[in-house]
This record gives sequence, C-alpha cells and structure tokens, in this order.
Amino acid sequence: MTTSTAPVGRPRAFDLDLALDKALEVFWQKGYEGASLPDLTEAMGINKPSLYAAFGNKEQLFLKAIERYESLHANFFYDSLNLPTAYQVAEQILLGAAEEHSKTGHPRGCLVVQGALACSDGGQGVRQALIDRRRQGFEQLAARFERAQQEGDLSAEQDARVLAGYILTVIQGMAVQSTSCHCPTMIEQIARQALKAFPKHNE
Amino acid sequence: MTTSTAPVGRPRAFDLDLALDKALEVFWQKGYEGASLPDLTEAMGINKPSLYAAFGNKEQLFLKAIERYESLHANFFYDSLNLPTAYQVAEQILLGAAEEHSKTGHPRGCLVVQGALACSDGGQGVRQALIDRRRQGFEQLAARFERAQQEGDLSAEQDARVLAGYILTVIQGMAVQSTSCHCPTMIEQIARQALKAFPKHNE
DNA sequence: TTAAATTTGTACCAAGCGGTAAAAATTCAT
DNA sequence: ATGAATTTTTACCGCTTGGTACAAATTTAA
Repeated sequence: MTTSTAPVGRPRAFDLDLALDKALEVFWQKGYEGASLPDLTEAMGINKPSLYAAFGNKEQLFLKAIERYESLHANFFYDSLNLPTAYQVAEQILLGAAEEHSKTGHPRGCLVVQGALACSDGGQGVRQALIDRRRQGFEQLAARFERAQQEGDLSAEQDARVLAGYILTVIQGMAVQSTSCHCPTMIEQIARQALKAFPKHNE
Repeated sequence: MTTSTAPVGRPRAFDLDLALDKALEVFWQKGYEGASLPDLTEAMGINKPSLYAAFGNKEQLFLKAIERYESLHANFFYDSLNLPTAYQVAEQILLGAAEEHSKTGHPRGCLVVQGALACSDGGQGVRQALIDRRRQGFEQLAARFERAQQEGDLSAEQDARVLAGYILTVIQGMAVQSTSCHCPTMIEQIARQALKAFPKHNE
C-alpha cells in the first residue's frame, strides 16, 4: 500500500508558485533577456542553486512563467471562445484586453508580446516559443470564427482568418500602447472603436 | 575667405551613412540590448574605437539609427498627414504600414516598437526614447484629425484622439504580427479590415 | 622635412552574465 | 544515534558585456 508521505531530505524553504509569480513579474517588466539572474533571485527571495534545482535554468523558468501568465492573465481570451456568437467573442476579447491592461498591481503590457520580441541569438528559443503561443491563439480564434460560420451566426462572406488576425493585431497593438499609455479609458475607447469593424450577427 | 578644404589628419576609412545603415539593421533585428558591440562592429565593418569616435557610444548610435529608420521606413506615415481628408490619412497609414511590412531585404517588424519594448534598467533611456517617438506620432495624427474636424471633413461627433489611438494601435499590432507572420497578403487584408472602423467622409 | 591632427589596430579593463561545484544544514527512515 | 536524501549557502567558473588606453599609421599644414 502506497501512502503519500513527506519526502525525505531537507524541505524546500520557499513556495514554488509564489517564487514563480515573482519571476513572472520580473520577466514581464524586463523581458527574457533584460531580466538578469540576480534580478530574478532577489525578487524570488532565493539564491541561484535553489532556482536551478527547482526550475532547471533561466529559459525553463521563463517558459513556466509564460504558462502561469496565460492562466492568470489571458483567461479572458480563452474563456471568450465559449461565448455563443462570434461577435460576442470579439467583444469580450477586445474589452477583456482593455480591462486587463487597466489593472494595476502588475507590470504593464503583455508578457507574450514584450517578453522576447527582438533579442540576441541566445534568446531565439524563447522568442520562437512566444511566436508559437501567439500563433496558437490565432489558430484557436480562427477556428472559433469558422465554427461560427458553420453555425450560421457569422456570414460566409467574411474571411474568418482575417477577422481573427484583425482581432489579434488590435490586442497586440493595445499591449504595445499600454506599456506607455497610462490612460485606461483611452484603451477601452480604442477597443470599442476596433469593435466597429467587426461584422454584427449574420452580417 | 573660408574655403571648404579636406580636414587635417588621417581620413576616415568608411562611410558614415553606410555604417549607420548596417547598425540600423542589427538593431532592427536584435533590439537595442540584444545587439552586442561585436554584432555591430562586424556588420559595420569597423572596430570599436572607430565606432566610438564616430558615433559616441552604443546608445547614441541607436538614437541615430532611429532617426535614419524613420526617414527611410516611416515616411509613409508622415507623408500621409498631408493628404486632404482624415479618411485618406487613415487609409494611407494602414495600407502603407502593410506595404512596408511586406517588403523584403530588411528585418521584420518595426524598430520603434521592438527596439526596446521591455529591457533591463540599463536600457530605460532608449526605451523612453522610443516611447516618446510613438507618442509623437500619436500627437501628430491626433492633431491632423482635429484639423479635419475643423475643416469639416471629419464629424465633430467623433473623438479625434481615440481615432488616432486606434490607428496607431493597429499599426503597432501589425508590427508585432509581422515579426512572425510571413504572409503579406494577410497583413494587407487586416489593414483593410481595420479601415472599416474608420468613419467615412463627414460620418 | 617636420609637426600637428586624426583614424586605425591591438590589447586591455572592470563588471556583469548564466551556470555550477562543494560543503554545511536540515529533514526522514532505520 | 546514524545514514541517506535533499536544500541551502558560499564561493567560484569561463565567457561576454560596454568601453578605453596606447601606439602605429596616415593625412594636411607649415
């Protein structure tokens, strides 16, 4: 009979998720290459060997930070895919992004955009990982709009992939804006303006 | 009588503008912090003391690269401001950006966006410089749309600053997209989609 | 021909980078 | 108590970073 018992050895003196949250914040603010190991360990309250034992290395830590970022701050996107109509999906993504960027208590902008947009040769791995994430979001949204066309709530005259690309372009542009624009109402107005280009039900 | 004569001393063995173009290309591809001094000197075909004598330091070189970038690759934006109507301005900016991103022979994306979007403490100077550039573009476009309202070709019901923010958000999003999306027709279709949200003449 | 001025190439600097070896500390199982 | 297992701490590694000192080379002016 296997019973879950406390593991042998000296117990870890810090909380894994809390440390990951702190690392996420540093990466979010400074990007993958801009965040140094001392930056990370200081924010996480641990020292380098603990970081490497717990997370592998800097790149793996970053990848785990991305996962945590998406589960904490990009759920408005994935949740929206379950809404009944394409227009509602687009609306929730645009307004959800605006709302997310208006929140305080965390760095500005979007980790998936600014984490490694342009970087040295050593950062191409994480840069590609972020590209893949953005691409994945695009494909999911495009598939959702294609489904809307099959279901009849989005006209077959529309190009589902262009609409998906348009929505993603806008929220990525909002991410760039929000790194410097400290006016949340402006961001929301921009989102509403962008929504005007999206076809209404059966349009 | 002052005659322009060749300066005394050993003459510079490279062309300033050509070297700056090469530096621009490296910064464009790798960003400010991702571009190392060896990256730059190798591309420029000079060695470090020559670079420092000619351009000051890495940061000043980057700032000069930005100026050159704007004069070479962002003229579609500034030229558009002279078009007769707000709608034409918006159209040329969106389609001009799409066309710019479809060009080959230079790195992808936009230097003013990806040059220093998130970086270490040492890069905050150039990060702020890029923020100022983007802000400047926004203010010019907003002023142009306000002028259009005074001239009567854009309805006073519209919010000129929101429209300007919307256009800039879209082209900055296109810049993010184009770092990874290699489909120029898609980018143009997205630009045309975005244009649908812009009010037509007197609307 | 010589002196002043400027650029070039080489060689170097201190500081920071990501990453790790090794021993001390702390826990559980026997 | 003792030993095995794990984490922590400290100290260090080789490499790269942005930047520079210095002397050799090349030019014009006197």
